[in-house]
Amino acid sequence: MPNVRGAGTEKSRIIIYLVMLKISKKADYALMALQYMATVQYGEMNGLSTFRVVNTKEIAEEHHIPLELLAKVLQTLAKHDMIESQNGPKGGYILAREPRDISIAQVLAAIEGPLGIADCYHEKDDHASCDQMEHCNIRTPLLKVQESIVHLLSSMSIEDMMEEPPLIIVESRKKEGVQL
Amino acid sequence: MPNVRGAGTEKSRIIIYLVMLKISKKADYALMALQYMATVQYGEMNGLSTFRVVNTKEIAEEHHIPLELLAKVLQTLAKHDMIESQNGPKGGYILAREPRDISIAQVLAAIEGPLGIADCYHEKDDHASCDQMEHCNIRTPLLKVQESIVHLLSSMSIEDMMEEPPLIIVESRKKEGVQL
DNA sequence: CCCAGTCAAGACTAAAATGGTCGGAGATTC
DNA sequence: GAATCTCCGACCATTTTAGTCTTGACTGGG
Repeated sequence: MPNVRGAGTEKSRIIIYLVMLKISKKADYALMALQYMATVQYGEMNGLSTFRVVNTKEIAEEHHIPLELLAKVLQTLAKHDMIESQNGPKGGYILAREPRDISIAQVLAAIEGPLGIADCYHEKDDHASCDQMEHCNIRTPLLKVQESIVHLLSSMSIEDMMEEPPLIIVESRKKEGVQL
Repeated sequence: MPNVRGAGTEKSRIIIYLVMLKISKKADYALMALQYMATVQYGEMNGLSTFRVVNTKEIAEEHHIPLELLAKVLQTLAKHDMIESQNGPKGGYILAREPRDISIAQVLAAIEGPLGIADCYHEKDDHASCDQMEHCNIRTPLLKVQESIVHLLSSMSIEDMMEEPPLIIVESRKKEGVQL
């Protein structure tokens, strides 16, 4: 982390309490749902697999999230072949693959769509659309950032979210803050 | 990166052309402006410093961005002591510190505000507001992600954006895409 | 002094993204 | 085969973002 010593001494030492990456509710819900499905379908109790189909309602109630919205999220996930739907009574969803084979990056991409770090990135051929191209020297380093983030998110899977979290860490971090 | 082999063979091998981190236009403009100011004020030509005050209009025209919006962005940066304003004719802005002492994280924080990765994060005491707290096992691993991203953005500065970019890389990356 | 050029600050509008809702269509079980 | 439970896809409302406009204050030069 860079040693920040600005002109102002006290004013420029900005401390912020958690910053930046904004994840949409939908993506958030998607990850919650997948994590829940994973623990149910790949966990075990007393040596017995706890596998069963889970439906939208169950997940929604368990996590206190709006049923219909979650439904839409799950639909999207199904369309992207991350989960498989099963219709009718006793129906619901099951994971389409093992938790370790579903990366967080994939989930976010499925929900949020292929968004570039800046708008002019995800258009394949439409270079002309970005009339700042010539002067935007920013792009390359930001690309580096994006690359790192994508790599990070790609290397983390639903499996990594299955362990019980030590909630205390969240709390202490909160108070601690992050120095930029 | 995880080896993704889904149930479907061809369909589930999603290739996306750059994903995820969404930066707002304003933040984008801020970085452009700072990068431009840095090259002007800390660059040199034939051994001579090219230092001079630059104004909003110049930056806006150079990068083809709306003048008024950029003005507002620069005001914000000034308010956060990243640049210093100079009023009157021949006025404009100068960087308040060296480019290496302005991290990308700081810039984003100044523009976007202290946004947490999920909404329930940036409220210090209002725990009750997130009624999903008990079940949101997602949090901890996402926090890890966020931490890494913040660290990454904190370790990169305006100075890192000053070199001329090999644009060809951007192009090839575009076609290549990123495998999740 | 007066004027042109600059930043500062706010209200305002338009468009897009997001969050959330509704009434079906299709399966499964009894 | 009908009731019921599920997914599905179009729809609306709210919020956020991008961008515009107006007014005012400050500075330096003619």
